[in-house]
Amino acid sequence: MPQVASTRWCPTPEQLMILEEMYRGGIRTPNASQIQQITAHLSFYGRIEGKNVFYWFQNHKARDRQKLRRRLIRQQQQQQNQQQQTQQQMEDSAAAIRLPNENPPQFLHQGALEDTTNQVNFTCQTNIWKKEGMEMGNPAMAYGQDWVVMMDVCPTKCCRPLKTLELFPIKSTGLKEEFKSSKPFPCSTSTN
Amino acid sequence: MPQVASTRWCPTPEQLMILEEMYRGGIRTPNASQIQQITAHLSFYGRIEGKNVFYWFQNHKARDRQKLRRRLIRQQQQQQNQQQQTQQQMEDSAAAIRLPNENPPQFLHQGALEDTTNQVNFTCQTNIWKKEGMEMGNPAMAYGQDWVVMMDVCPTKCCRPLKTLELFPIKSTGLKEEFKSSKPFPCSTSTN
DNA sequence: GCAAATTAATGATTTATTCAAG
DNA sequence: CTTGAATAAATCATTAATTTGC
Repeated sequence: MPQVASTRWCPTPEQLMILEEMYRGGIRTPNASQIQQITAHLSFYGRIEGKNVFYWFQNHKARDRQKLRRRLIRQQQQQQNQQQQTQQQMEDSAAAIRLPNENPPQFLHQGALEDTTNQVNFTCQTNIWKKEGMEMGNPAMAYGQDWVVMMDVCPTKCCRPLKTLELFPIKSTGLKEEFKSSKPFPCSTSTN
Repeated sequence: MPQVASTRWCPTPEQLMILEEMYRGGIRTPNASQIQQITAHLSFYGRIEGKNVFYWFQNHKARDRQKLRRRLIRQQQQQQNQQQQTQQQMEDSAAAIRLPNENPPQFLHQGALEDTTNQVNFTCQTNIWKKEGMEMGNPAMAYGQDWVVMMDVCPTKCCRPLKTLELFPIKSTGLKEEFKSSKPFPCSTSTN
């Protein structure tokens, strides 16, 4: 079967990996010469043209932003919800009878959430959420019960919730680590 | 409406970011105490339970593996294909100055010879039949077709010293990533 | 198990917006 | 104020992944 020339570029896994690595490395809108070089390199792994590289970065960047925006929106909605009925969602295990009259949660630290996407503010709310997908299929809650057990059995160590072990710099011991970016994106999007 | 509390955990952007960072950092199957810590930290940003953390890592790991597997499969298939046309691709990429596989059949005759202006023959033939009413008469053309021009013209000017620039460790050098100074398409189209 | 039907992902185009020069 | 370059947003279109009925 003579491979039916696909109408559109279909990146090989290596190409994809390299592109993603570059993206993580900070590349967002490569200029012409960069595109040329990237294309040259990637062509080693399969057919590719400059426009493919260009489009890939365009799309990837755009969809990254989109994802962020969605998250923000969802967050806002969530906070709304939470302000209204935080307790509702509280635990079910014990003391199920508690009147929901506590104060709203105070984890509204969203001020800290740097709104680096400050160009997001205008009218692009048109129909980003036209697709309300995200159902994600069946959760297959295999062993939802084990939680108690697990968290409970382990206590040899965790029963001591006391120390604020450094959590964020956490890393698994020796696994290969890729880039370390202190910020989501070392190069913020153009602040216009 | 009544803002029904979602039955399932819906991570906030911060939570997601932190989890992803941890995952990138190598965490795959946190143990109970790790989960506890992570949960404690993340609960700062919104409601979350230990099982959410657990499931998240489970799922993320699984989907990562799945993605890899698929890429590998596709890669194998593609490599088969490639072996048949490797040469072809090499040449293509080397030439690098090649019209994209456009098939610009008919309207070449139109200005083939007389067009001594610096106009480039845009072949905006994409889907003429789709939107007839629009401005097909005056294709204002974005740069969708400029690829040839761009890749062709630039080298004369923006070609940097041609050592084999190493491309893979590429990172956006500290410079703002936007390269606003050097425009992506710095070269005029007057190559004819 | 399987292929048709459906859905999600993403490559490719087109349209709208921004910003700087003139 | 207009125009053109550059880019972001929106959209179209095709491929892949999943679901579904057999």
